[in-house]
This record gives sequence, structure tokens and C-alpha cells, in this order.
Amino acid sequence: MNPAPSMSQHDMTILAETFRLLGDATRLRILFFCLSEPKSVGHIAESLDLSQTLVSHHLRLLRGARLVRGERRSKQVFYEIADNHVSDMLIDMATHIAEDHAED
Amino acid sequence: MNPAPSMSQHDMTILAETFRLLGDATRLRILFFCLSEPKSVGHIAESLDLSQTLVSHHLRLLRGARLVRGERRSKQVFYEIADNHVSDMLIDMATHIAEDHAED
DNA sequence: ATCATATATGAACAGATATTCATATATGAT
DNA sequence: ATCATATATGAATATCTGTTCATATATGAT
Repeated sequence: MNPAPSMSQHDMTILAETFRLLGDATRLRILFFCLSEPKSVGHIAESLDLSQTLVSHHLRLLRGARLVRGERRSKQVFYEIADNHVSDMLIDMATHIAEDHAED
Repeated sequence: MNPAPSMSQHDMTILAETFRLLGDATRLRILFFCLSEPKSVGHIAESLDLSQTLVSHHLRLLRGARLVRGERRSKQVFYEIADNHVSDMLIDMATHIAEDHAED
């Protein structure tokens, strides 16, 4: 159905960096938690039982890679998935994992 | 188009582990190189300018996560992407990256 | 058997990274 | 101004990981 893609060295690096950031359980939890709607840092920390400091550190990395986007609303900052490509990626991968299990 | 997936803790761990393995440029190069057809270890090493030892180490990790599958043919071992889910994942992600760039 | 070729494995090490702790910055209320 | 709340940042550290080196295992040929 799909042709094999020919990737540039630059794209390969970008892709690896993206995967690397997704390859941490804590960051993945944060990302999936922010998938449906923007969540404040405090809400993320409390809901996922993580320290506020740790959440901020991870959000900084995710922000740097443009995987999430933060918006300040008075005292709080709400983070959401940066764009549809990222959310589609996450959903696609989750779907693949689920399907893999179904085959076992 | 897609609903947000509800993932179990176990699936989340599997997904993070998968992403973690994909999050290395050397392993990604190996995976994409094996995308079209099975390749021998030596061929991979030579084509990607990597030491045979390094390629074997990476292949072991990829094998352990069932991302690739190796088959011995006399003295050589040929590796290919384990199944369609994995190749689809790779192609999908590569497509997302390409599309992201197109938007800039 | 020995030899050459192909791949795998274990140890060691340098560099990266997730987490914690302490502290700084920002916003709004009093 | 001070105070409380919310978030961000820098340093320190313990753990992890990619790579190399040396070596082992496997297969086929002589």
C-alpha cells in the first residue's frame, strides 16, 4: 500500500530525536494525558503523581521538540499537543501496539 | 477521524520501550535499510559504515523487541522488519516527519 | 581435523539522561 | 510593597546506554 520512504540524513536525525523523546514512560504519560485537551502543569503533576519539577523538566524537552505547546492563562500554563501530526502519530502508534497484542 | 486511545499501563510501557529503541539514529538507519528486503549483517555494516560488532548489538536489541527478525542462510544471517505493523509504523512516522517539514 | 568467513557476546568506558533538591521567576491578591 | 500560588531553572547525582575491544560461536570448505 505504501512505498518505502527515502529519508534524508536530516529527517532521520529529526525522527530519531522525536522517537527518543517519546521513548520515556513519564513523557509518554504526559503526552497522552494532554491529548484530549490542554492541561495545566499542576493538573498533570497531580493526576500522574509526579513532582511539579519533573513535569516542568519534561515539558521543556517536549516543548523544545515542538511536540507540545504551552499557553499561559493568568497564573497557570496549559499544555496541549502541538499539532495534529503529533496527535496522529501518538494515536497511530497506540493503535499499532493494540493491534499487535490482538494478534498474539 | 480517530478516537483518543485509552491505553493500559502495560501497553504504555511497551510503547515507550518501542519508542526508546527507535530513538537512536543508528538503529533507525538499520531499520530503514532493512525495510525493503532482508539484509545480511555484513551488508548492513558495510552499507551504513558501521562496525559489525555494533550492528550485531543493535540487532540484538531490535530482535528482543520483535522489531526485526533474523533468518540464517548458511553462514550469513539476514534480518528483516518483523511484521507489517512495524514497517507501517516506520513509514507512517516518516510520512509525518515529511509532512511536518512541508508545512514550515 | 584446520582454516577462513560471518555473526554473536561479554566486559569496559565515556557520555547521556531522568530524577531530586534548592531556588528563581511570574502572576494575582491584599 | 508583601504574600501566596504556579511554573521554570540550574546543579548534582545515580542510572542508563551507545560504542569499542577482545573473544567466542557457527557454518562451510579444504
